[in-house]
Amino acid sequence: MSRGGETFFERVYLLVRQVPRGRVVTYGQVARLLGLDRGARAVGWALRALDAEQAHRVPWHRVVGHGGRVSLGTSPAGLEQRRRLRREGVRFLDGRVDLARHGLRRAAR
DNA sequence: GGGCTGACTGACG
DNA sequence: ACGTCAGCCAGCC
Repeated sequence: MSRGGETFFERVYLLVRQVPRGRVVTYGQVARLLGLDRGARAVGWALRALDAEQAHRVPWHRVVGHGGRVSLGTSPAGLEQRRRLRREGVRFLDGRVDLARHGLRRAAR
């Protein structure tokens, strides 16, 4: 489905590109912002479809799972995601992003 | 149109 | 707190 002549995937990319450095959003949040309360899975699908070039302009690493969990886990991509987030000053609590500080609806200190 | 897949989620045990 | 199970969704056969 598409609105404004763009696919859901493209809308996901446009929204994720607006996530500022040091801030993160969850798949569910992205889906909700796009009008799909339960489209979190589709959001993950969209990010997975990113090719190298797109990944360069879309801050995919700022999208995490519910509760600040890194969905990619221990995979190479998962480790890189954590590395990038840390480099932006994102704090982790027991392996999970501290959403209280970096999540949506909350200004980072 | 029908079935499968996956960077998700919330509910259970 | 952790593993499983079952819905949910868009895109691709």
